[in-house]
Amino acid sequence: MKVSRERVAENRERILQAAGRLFRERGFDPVTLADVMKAAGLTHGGFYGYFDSKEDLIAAALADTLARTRPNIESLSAYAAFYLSPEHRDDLAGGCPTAALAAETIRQAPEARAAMTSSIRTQIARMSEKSPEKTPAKRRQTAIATWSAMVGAMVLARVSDDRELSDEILTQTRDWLDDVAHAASNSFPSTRS
Amino acid sequence: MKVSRERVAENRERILQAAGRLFRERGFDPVTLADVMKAAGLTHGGFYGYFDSKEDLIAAALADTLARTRPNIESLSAYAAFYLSPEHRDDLAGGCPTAALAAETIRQAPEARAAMTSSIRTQIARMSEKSPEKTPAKRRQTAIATWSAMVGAMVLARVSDDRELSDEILTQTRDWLDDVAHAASNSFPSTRS
DNA sequence: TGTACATCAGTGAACGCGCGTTCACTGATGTAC
DNA sequence: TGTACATCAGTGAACGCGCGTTCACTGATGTAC
Repeated sequence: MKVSRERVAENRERILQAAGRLFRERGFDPVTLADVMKAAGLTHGGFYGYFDSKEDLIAAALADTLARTRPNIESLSAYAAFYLSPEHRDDLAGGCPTAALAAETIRQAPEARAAMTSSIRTQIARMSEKSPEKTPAKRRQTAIATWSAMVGAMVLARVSDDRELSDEILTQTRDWLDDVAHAASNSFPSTRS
Repeated sequence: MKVSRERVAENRERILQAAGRLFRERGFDPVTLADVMKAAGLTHGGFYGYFDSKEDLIAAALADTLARTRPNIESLSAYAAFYLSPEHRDDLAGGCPTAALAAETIRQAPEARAAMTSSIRTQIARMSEKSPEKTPAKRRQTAIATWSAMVGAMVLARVSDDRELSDEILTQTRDWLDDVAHAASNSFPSTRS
């Protein structure tokens, strides 16, 4: 049965969002097109009216999910506290697509990698703006290293099957980032760089 | 044809090492048992003489590869310089199994997650020993945060399809870790923690 | 030390399931008059 | 504004390939005497 034009646009959004959640939760390979279409309230046969292939969907859903994830960064410290929370760790499907999918995207098609690269660039720029450092170069460096530590800590905390270790990774990384930012503003001028 | 006992032990090692490399390079799902057995110089039918299932192989190969990867950590700074090199970034199959597989291991069987958790624990302990901080708690915190930053930076550098950005992530994270370690030893006593 | 035979590691064909993809069909939409 | 009809989004069955897994068979190993 044909469906109105608005409904088509709405269905496309539903497919992208369902795919975005399922991919983050289970990874690209184990999620089937039938899973995605069912989660979007459709049957699997209709898929090819929206996308050319599963590969095409992966790139589109990744770009969509990354674009939708626009963090509100008050300060690097506040952002890290939110990011490195147990709630975020436990919300794979709704959490940061970079922490959930960047590693798998390394082996995906060029379009998917391009979407991830573009998001990393944007994220570094966003975080640089909020860095307390004095020079643009230092702000950018802090943004890169802080983002690396946040993503790395989230991955390590999620894979750890021991709750205590997992919590420790989150809180210690968060506290360390705080301490380091604090120390930077109090230190003697460094002899390096 | 039957084969000598030494040959059996040798074949098991070959299968584990071939699997370890293939998994790091392509991820768990896309690697087939036939791929692994072929890389080990055998035919796929023989697989079940060595392992119960693909899931069993994943856990065994992960444990084997993690155990084999015993980094020689002279200092955290020297280790980070080696780890965050373009050579390591470009050597997926032979590089750090944590950077290559931790994110995917989140969705694997409990045995695989247990192997990864145990490796994280060992790695934190190893790095703590080399931390320049004065108290054990501070040394452990530095190890956790530094390891997070290293793993995160490697994942972000590998997924970036722009060579310049990828190199920048590596060098800036490395330099930042150096600066921070340096600043810590020069700073006024911090008012925090 | 040599011979006969039981064992069993490895082979390669086959099985069966699941998944990406295709397609004939349905019936609501939306356009032409 | 109403009617007739062409369009086309969605359905669900079917296809075909690939992969994990099984199995009958082979022939070298290694043990018993």
